[in-house]
Amino acid sequence: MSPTSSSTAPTGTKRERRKEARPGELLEAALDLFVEKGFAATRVDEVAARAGVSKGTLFLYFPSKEELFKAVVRQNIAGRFVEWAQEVETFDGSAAELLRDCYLEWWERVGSTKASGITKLIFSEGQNFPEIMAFYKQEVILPGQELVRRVIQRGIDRGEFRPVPIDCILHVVLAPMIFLMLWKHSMATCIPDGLDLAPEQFIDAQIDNVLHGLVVRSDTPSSAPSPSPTAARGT
Amino acid sequence: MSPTSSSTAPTGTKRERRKEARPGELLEAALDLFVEKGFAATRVDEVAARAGVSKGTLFLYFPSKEELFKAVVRQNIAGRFVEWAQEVETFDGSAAELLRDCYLEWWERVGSTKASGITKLIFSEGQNFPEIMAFYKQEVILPGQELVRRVIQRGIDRGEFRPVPIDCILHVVLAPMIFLMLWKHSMATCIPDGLDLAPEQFIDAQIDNVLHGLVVRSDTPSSAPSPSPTAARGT
Amino acid sequence: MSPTSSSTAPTGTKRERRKEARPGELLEAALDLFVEKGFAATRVDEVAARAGVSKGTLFLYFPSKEELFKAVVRQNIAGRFVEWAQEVETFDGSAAELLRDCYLEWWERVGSTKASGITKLIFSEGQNFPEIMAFYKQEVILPGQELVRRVIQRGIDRGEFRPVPIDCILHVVLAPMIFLMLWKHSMATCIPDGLDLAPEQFIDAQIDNVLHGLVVRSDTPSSAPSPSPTAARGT
Amino acid sequence: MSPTSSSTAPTGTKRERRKEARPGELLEAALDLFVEKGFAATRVDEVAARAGVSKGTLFLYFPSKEELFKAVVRQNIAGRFVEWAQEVETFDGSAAELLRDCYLEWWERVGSTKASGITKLIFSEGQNFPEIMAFYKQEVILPGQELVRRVIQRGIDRGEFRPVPIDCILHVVLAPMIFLMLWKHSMATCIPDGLDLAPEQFIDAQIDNVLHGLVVRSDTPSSAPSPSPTAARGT
DNA sequence: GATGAATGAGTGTTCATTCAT
DNA sequence: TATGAATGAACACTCATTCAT
Repeated sequence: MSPTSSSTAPTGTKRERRKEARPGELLEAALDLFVEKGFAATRVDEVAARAGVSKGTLFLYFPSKEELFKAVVRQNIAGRFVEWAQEVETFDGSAAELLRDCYLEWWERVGSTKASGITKLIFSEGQNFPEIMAFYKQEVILPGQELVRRVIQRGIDRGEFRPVPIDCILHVVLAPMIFLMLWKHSMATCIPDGLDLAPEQFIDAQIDNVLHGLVVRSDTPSSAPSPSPTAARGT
Repeated sequence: MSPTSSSTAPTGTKRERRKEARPGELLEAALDLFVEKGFAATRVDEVAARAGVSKGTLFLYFPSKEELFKAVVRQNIAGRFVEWAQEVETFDGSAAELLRDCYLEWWERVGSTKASGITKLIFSEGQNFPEIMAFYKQEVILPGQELVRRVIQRGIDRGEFRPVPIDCILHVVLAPMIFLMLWKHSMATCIPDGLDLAPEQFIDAQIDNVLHGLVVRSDTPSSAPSPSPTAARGT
Repeated sequence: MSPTSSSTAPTGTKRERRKEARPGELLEAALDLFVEKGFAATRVDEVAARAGVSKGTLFLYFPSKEELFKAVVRQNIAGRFVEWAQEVETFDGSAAELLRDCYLEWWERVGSTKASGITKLIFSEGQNFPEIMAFYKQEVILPGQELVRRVIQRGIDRGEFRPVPIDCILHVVLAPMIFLMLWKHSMATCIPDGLDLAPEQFIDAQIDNVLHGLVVRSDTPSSAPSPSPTAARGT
Repeated sequence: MSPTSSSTAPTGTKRERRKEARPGELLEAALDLFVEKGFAATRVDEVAARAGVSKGTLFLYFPSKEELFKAVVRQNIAGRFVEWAQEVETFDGSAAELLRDCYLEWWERVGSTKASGITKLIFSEGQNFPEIMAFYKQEVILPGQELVRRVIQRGIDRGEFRPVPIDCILHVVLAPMIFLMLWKHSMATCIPDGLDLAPEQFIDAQIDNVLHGLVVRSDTPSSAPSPSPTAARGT
């Protein structure tokens, strides 16, 4: 559609255009089904069918079910850390604002999307697929931890955060996000009552909690540092 | 056949006693394996073998693998909440101490035991068993929330906690515990590195976080309310 | 049927009796099909069907197609070297008679039976199944060479054979037998004309040839040593 | 499209010339691969790739993999027997020398070349292609036997060979050559040990064997007939 | 009741063959 | 003519479930 620089090459016939779209269509179908039914319970036939192709065609683009899954992870999570790292690097607000931003952006781009189902899947089935587990650790967990580590380190370096032992606080920071994803894709799918957890509020509460522990307090106890004094506990 | 020494027992011969014990042995074996490997990856042969019976015998007691799974979940969600509610009612320390106590007792009695595997099971495979999911909600989630609600309400009533909207804080309080169970039964089994989460420290950190947000502060910043000033954030 | 020593244990029900017969039936069906169609072209379903069981049952007794094949080789060839070695050890005629005996016995027990088809199969498909090739080399080729080596060594030790370098003559001795098996299972199956190779005559000719080269001649050229002076070239 | 320097050639442009060469290139590639891996294990993609065309193009020239196989065999069984028959006819040495010459020439022109792969192909896969088998018999086996028959007959007629029944000795003469081809293309590729068969020595040994049986002996045992008294059995 | 041999539908994956371009 | 994307029928192997004993 968008007339990019390739206007000189007319991009070819219907078939060719379909070919270029295939991986994307398959990836999308795979994401849907993996999230909906889990890795083991998802049949490659189904993925292919949902993408509108035959089973054989799927294996034309992805050499195995595991590789298909890895590609899904790459497209939806792992491949985006580079961009995120740059955003963190170029952020020019306070460390507290940055951390808050990370939480909210994460929720918008991952947590609230289908992609969050992948994490649930890893927690549920990762043990049975060691290679996938290793891949996920390498491509998602470690980069994610590294990203958070930098955010906190930045706060410490600038004197905005207390000099906490980072590795120790890492899980405290990440746990709520992970929990949210797990909750959303298990309990929440079966408990549509109002009793459920409201993600945005939960995140706000977590941000407050974490910043409470991290931010260097001025002498007056309840002063500025808490960026959104009314957000979490109130409302 | 051979009436061994146990013939004095009024329940009859060894075989008969074993017969009565069969379902329990099967459920225990199934629990272990479902927790360890998940529903799909657990083979009924294994369950039967671990219970010391043949595969055919298993199907004598449970009409299908699914029903076995349901039975496992049902049996292990005993109604311990009544007892716990009484303990909360009769506790005579401060609300902060009570909350801390709840966390620690919970870890000792549930989180660190095999029972936590049930939660993992529910989160991992519950999606495919709506009936189980509803059961779990009724028997575990609601009572658990009610218990926490009372603890917080008590703090508010006594002026020890700030008058937060309880439903909103509920998940913030419970999330870490659930997270801990899931982590323990998935990631932790695959990431033996030093990078791992130390449960006790994690709990301490969570307690601190929660109390920070809940406890009414006296004028002097670092006074009594924070129960373990060195535990969590300190090195 | 045959009332062996097991008459004390009635050998059980029909089902049990069938169970004991299963491996043998499967092995026989497998031998037939492997020889007839080759390893790759033989479908496990077919083997099972010919043995009168379902595909699943086959995998109850043999963990994979390759293992099934190995079992066939063991039963029909590899497992019989021990017996053959003993026969060689206890033979009390001349070395020439022993060698002749080996040829003839081999033809009767292997060469003329279905088992010889296995060798053809190995030559045809061995390259594509390295594990099978290695197995065959270890379990058949090496023991077979060892057996022949002993026969020749015995002749040399007793002064009946010339002191030839054994390894060098080994192939000359074995080649005709291998050739015969290959021929029988390829050309011969398609050329039923009278023009075909007559195995017994061919073997006689080979024996003569080999002995001509091996046997120590007395001074008179055409004396006793050649055990069947009329067999090969005559008739 | 671009008419390169070859436009002077009357056969047309480069493309056209390549077009005409296509079937040949495909057959050559197919020969290599069929010999190396067998019929079933050779994938048509590979054949096409090695011939430098796409898979679709292959099916433009050969309607199926089976037909490709047949074409490979047909093309490579050139009628060289006419030429050889003349050479035999015009040879003017002794019959023994002629026979020896035949062996050595055969090894040089066929046995040691790629052509021997055809025989391997026929023996390995011929069973499944009766039509090919008949073709091979007619075009190769019968002419080959005829050639050998003449050589022996010549020896008998001249009083150099004993009056053996020719048909009976035919296979004894041919077997080693066939065996050598099969061995070279199957075992030899998998048994790189020193234990392997040395073709030249093997041929020498065979020549000796055959001549031992055929040549009319003069009174002195170790006279001329045995052409290479040290080659085969000697160290 | 207890067994475990037998089953067969279902899985991921391959590859000769087709056909729109 | 040539392409290579797409197909779908196989295949080896698994495992919950059945049932004769």
